[in-house]
Amino acid sequence: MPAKSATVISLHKRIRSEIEQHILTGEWPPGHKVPVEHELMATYDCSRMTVNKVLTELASEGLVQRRRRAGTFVSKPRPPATLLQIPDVKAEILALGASYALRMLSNQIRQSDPSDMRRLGVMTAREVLAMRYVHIADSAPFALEDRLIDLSTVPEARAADFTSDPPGTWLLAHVPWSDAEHRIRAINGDPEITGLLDLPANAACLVLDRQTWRGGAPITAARTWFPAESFHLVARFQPGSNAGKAHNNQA
Amino acid sequence: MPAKSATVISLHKRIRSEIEQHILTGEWPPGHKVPVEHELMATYDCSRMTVNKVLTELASEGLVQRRRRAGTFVSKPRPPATLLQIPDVKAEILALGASYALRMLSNQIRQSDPSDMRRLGVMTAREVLAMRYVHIADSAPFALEDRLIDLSTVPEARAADFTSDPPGTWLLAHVPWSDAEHRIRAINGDPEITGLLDLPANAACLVLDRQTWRGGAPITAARTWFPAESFHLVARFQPGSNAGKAHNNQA
DNA sequence: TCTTGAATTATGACTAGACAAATGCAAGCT
DNA sequence: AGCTTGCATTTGTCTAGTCATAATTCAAGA
Repeated sequence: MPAKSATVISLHKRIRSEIEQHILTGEWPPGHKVPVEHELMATYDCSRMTVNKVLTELASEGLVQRRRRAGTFVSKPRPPATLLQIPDVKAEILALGASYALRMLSNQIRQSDPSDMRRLGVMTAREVLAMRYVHIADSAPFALEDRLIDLSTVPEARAADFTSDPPGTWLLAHVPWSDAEHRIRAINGDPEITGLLDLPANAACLVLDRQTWRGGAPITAARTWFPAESFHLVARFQPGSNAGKAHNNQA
Repeated sequence: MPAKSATVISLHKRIRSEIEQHILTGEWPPGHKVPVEHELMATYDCSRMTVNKVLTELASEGLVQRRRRAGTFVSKPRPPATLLQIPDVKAEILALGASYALRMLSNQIRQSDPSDMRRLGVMTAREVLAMRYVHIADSAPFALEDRLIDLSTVPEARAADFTSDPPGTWLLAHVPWSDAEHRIRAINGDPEITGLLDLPANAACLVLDRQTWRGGAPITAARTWFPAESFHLVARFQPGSNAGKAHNNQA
C-alpha cells in the first residue's frame, strides 16, 4: 500500500502535470504513444483508477486521444477553439471553393529589433523570421499578413517551405501551442494596406492580431488585414470551462 | 448489486445528461443545491465514485460549484469564455473608469415579423422585445446596440428594468445560456449609424452580432456597432476542450 | 455577547479489485 | 496472396469500500 501522507499536492495532479510537461515541451511529440495505464501504475505506484482519471481528463481536453487496444497518443496540434480556426486562411479559402495562392512580399531572418521584441512580448533579443505576404483567392487578394516567428522556440521554421502552405497553416500543423491571444478591431485602412488588397483608399478593414505561446515561450505574432464587407468571423461556443479571460480595451 | 446489462449508454453519461437537463431547463436555477452524493447514489442505485465523477466533471466545466461540507450548487450564469465578456458593455465601460449611461432610442413589445424571425433563427411567430439604444461612456456615445429578446424563452424580461442595467448585462446576470454565436466584421458605417455614434460619415465600425440559446430555444439576438480605432476586442485562451466550431464566411 | 473548539457532514483522493467492449495482431485457412 | 477468426491487450466503466480534509454548526466556556 503506497504511502499517501506528506503529499502536499494530490497524486493525480502531479501525474497530470508531468504528462502535460512531456507533451508541452515537445519531448512527446504529436503521435507519440503515452505509456499504457499499467506502466503508469507502476511508475507512480498507484492504482489504475488514478492514472485513468488523468488520461481521461487529458483526452476530454483534446490533449491526447485514446483507442481501446491501441493505447493513448498525443494529439496532433488541433484546429481548435472558438476563433482559432480563422488563422488558417488557406483552409478557409479552399473551403470556399476558391483556389489558394501565396504572394510573398518580404521574408528575412534577422536579430529581433525593439519593435519585434514588443510584438512578441519579450525583453531579450533573439533570431526571428519576419514575413509579409498576401493570401490570394482565385487570383484576387484575400488578406494581408505580417508575421514574426520566434526561431529560438521554433527552430524548425528555419527550414520550412512556405510556398505550398502559408506560415499560419504550417505552424498549426507542426507546433503545439498552450496559449493564444487574439485582438480584433476595425480600422480605416491606410493607403499602403488598401493598395496591397486592391481596395479603395480609406476602406474599412478587419484587423486580427494573433499571438501564440508554448509554455511561456512565444511562438509567433501575426497581424492579418481582411477587407471589410466581404469577410466576417464566426464563432460558436458553449459556456464551458474556458479558463481564458477576455476583455477589451480602448486604444 | 445493480444490473448493468442492457444499458446501451453508460450510467455516468446518463446521470450527467439528466443533471444538465435540470440545470439547462431552469428547473434547478443558479444557486440551487444539487442533491448530495449519497442521495444521488440512492437515486441512481450506483456507487459514490460514479456520481462523484459526474459532479467533478460538471464542476470542472463550471456548470456547478462544489464546497466541502456545504454541498454542490448550480453556478450563476458565468461571465464566461473567450469573447463573451464583451457583450457586457456596461462592465467594460466601468472598468475603464468612465461613467455609464444608457440612452434608449426605441423599445417595444411586438409579434415577431419575418425579419425578427430570421434574426432569431426561428420559423414560428412569437412575442419579442425589440430595443435600440446607445451605450454612453462619460457623456459620449460608446456603442450602438439593436437587440431582440424572445419573450417566450425569457418571459421575465417583460418586467425587467433596463434603466440601470442594459439588457445585455441583465441577461448575463439572469439567464443561463447553453450556446452562443458571435459574428464579427468591419463595415464602413452608413450615415444612420455614424450619426448616432457621433462619427464622421463612412468611418469604419466593428460590428458584433451575438446570438444566444438555452437548450434549443433562442434567448436573444443583438447587433452592436463599435467605433473603429477607439475599440478592440481581446481574447485569451487555451486550446482546451472547446467543443464549439468556428468558421468564417464571405458575404 | 463573543470566541473557541469539537462534532458532524460533505467533498476529495485513492485503492484493489471486477467485468465489458473494442480492436490490433497473428495464426491458420482458403 | 488474401481472408477469416480467435486471442490478447488496452481502455471503458463500475463497485464498495478507506482515509483525509475542509467547512459548517453548535455548544461550552470566557
